[in-house]
Amino acid sequence: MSKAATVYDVADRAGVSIATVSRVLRSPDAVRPVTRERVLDAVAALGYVPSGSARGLAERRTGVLGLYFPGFDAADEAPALDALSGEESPPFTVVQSGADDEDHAAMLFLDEVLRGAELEAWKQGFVLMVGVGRDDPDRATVRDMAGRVDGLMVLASSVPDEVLARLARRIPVVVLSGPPRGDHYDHVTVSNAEAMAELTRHVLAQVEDAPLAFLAGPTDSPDGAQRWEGFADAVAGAGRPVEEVRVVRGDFTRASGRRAAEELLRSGPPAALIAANDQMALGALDAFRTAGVRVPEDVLVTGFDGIEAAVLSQPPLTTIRQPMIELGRAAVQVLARRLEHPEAEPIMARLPVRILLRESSLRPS
Amino acid sequence: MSKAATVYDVADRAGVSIATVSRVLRSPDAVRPVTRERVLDAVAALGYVPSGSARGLAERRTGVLGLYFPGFDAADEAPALDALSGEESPPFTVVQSGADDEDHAAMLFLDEVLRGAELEAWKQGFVLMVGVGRDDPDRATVRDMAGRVDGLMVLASSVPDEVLARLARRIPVVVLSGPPRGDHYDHVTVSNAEAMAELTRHVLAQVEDAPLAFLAGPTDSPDGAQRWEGFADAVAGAGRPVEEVRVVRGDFTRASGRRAAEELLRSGPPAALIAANDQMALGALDAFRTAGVRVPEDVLVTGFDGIEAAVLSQPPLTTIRQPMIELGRAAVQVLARRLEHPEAEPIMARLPVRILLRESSLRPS
DNA sequence: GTGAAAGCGCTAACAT
DNA sequence: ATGTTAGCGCTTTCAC
Repeated sequence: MSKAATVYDVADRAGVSIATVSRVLRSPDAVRPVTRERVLDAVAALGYVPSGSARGLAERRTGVLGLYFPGFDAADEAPALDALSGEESPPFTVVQSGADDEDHAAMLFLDEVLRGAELEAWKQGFVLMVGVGRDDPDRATVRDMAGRVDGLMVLASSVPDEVLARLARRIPVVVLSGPPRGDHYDHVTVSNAEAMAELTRHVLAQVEDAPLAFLAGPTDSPDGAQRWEGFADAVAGAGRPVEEVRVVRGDFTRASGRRAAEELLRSGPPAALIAANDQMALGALDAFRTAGVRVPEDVLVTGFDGIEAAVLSQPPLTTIRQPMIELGRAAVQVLARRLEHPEAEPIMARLPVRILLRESSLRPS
Repeated sequence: MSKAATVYDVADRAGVSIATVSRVLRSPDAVRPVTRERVLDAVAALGYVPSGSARGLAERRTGVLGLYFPGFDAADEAPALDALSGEESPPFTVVQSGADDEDHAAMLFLDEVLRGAELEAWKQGFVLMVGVGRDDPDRATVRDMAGRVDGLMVLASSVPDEVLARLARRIPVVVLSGPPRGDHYDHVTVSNAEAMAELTRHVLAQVEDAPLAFLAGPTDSPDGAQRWEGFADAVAGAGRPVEEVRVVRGDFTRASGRRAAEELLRSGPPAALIAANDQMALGALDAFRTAGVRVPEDVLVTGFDGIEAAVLSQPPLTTIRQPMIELGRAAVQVLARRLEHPEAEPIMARLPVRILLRESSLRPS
């Protein structure tokens, strides 16, 4: 790290001009083989690595795509670790079978999207810049990123409209997931409402006219709203008045689902309970089990998200799974396309989801 | 995206010099409130976002940390997806319970390290740049990254020594995982050998003098070598000649573990089989089950890595789990420290691992 | 408190 | 085929 060699150093050492050095690196064929060799030797000898900043400035593009998240769910739980504190810690600890720190970090929404994005970015010859912006009232992080990348992918609802609009004046922005966001940005999302409608129809076909309940999410969640809409559409489409559906509300947590289900039970169980997410559905499953209400014999239950715990529950939970890896990939594709055609119409990609029919929604015949 | 405003545009509009604009953004207090407001108004009106390239060039630092991996294991399996192909695809597909595309993407080594790194980078005020370099003979990707970041984290064995040395001349490099790599770079790794030794002692205590077998990895794997060493140390330490251990070799795959175990069985099962990774251990479990050899009654089996499948196997597999999230975090910490003290001694952090004792290595008493 | 001007390291015309 | 030179957009002395 003596002092980072520059084009000038290389040029000097090779006895050529800086333009030639640049050429050797960018279009090697435009330079005579002997010269080229001399330059490459100098490059190697000096350990020259071009400055991305300088290159980016001159070229007016960076080759970097940004992916911005509102924040890690798991972040706050992380232990305060200090790897540099010294040698005092033992090289290992022994954990007995069954201890609960055997747990594996669950693959979060974010991890999967990131993986998809990284994969596709690699294919398209971009590098990915990842930013997380918790506790960031003035959105400094995302603005900072916006200055460094050729295009930005932003997870829906992580950035207020005004900020988004501002960033979009500098670089292409694609919004990931969530409901449409005006039609100024490219948007990659999933068919949540449609899938919820289909799932609802699947349930309706089994319960016919028996009473229905919906376990809703917080009122301010756009996702929750979309899911309700899909549900309501299907109900109305089946010729049933939406008003007669019993709606209980939770906050997407398992505990809230349990409470909501208990409330439901006080006036007798419905024939089916459609929940706005898996966590709440699992909570409801808990409550039903405690109350001696059988699923799926007495009541059908469905969730939404396709989290891992939903496969392992008793009974396994029917749910809808978003294609998160594909979401990340698609976002990069959209961005790459936009960079090539800046003036094209806004793109609106809608990815199919998978409805996973499992025991919790299949009434035994 | 009309044309990305610059400092000049802002300065013009606010009726000040570009120096003042810069000041407002960097040290707001150094400028009179009225002036500051005028500038901020202009910034807002123009949607000005500073260019990271220009800033990085002038400042000689980028605020970005790089994380480089050799490649995604899962990458090649990914379907060729084209999100832009149009509306033809249905909004959802229905999957019956038990179909095997219910599967969840497993959390890979990489995903966890990435998560830890991202978390810590955020804490330290850095943004993370992620690069993957499959099929990259001339290591263009990593060099490219090196030019854009203030410091680089490189997964062991993903980059040849010469390239590493070259990058290290430009920016601080920290090597992640794997065996020590000379003492020129900072290095964050885990106590694999020690943990393997301890695990071996745990097994030895149960089998006493009965015959032992080791299921080794490919000869060229540094990780495999470290694990063998830890094992051999413990065996020698127990006063048993290492030569009498039966060594069979696999390539870290489940199938190779199965074959190796079958080979072992031809000359009678050992009292314990220590495998160099989980996959092979699981393969061995398969083979033993097929042959009617009971685990742990007849033979004890252990793995290494702590992959998820190891908890779910029958019986659950004793293994050693690396703290991957912490690895990522520690790497960032080391890098941050290095950036502050460029001349400090190389740092060598060794993270503790967790030995997960499960049924496969616990002889019923 | 503010402005003028000199870089930061590179690319890309334009000359030769 | 190679060199000269003018930016790219920003930060930072150094004057005023």
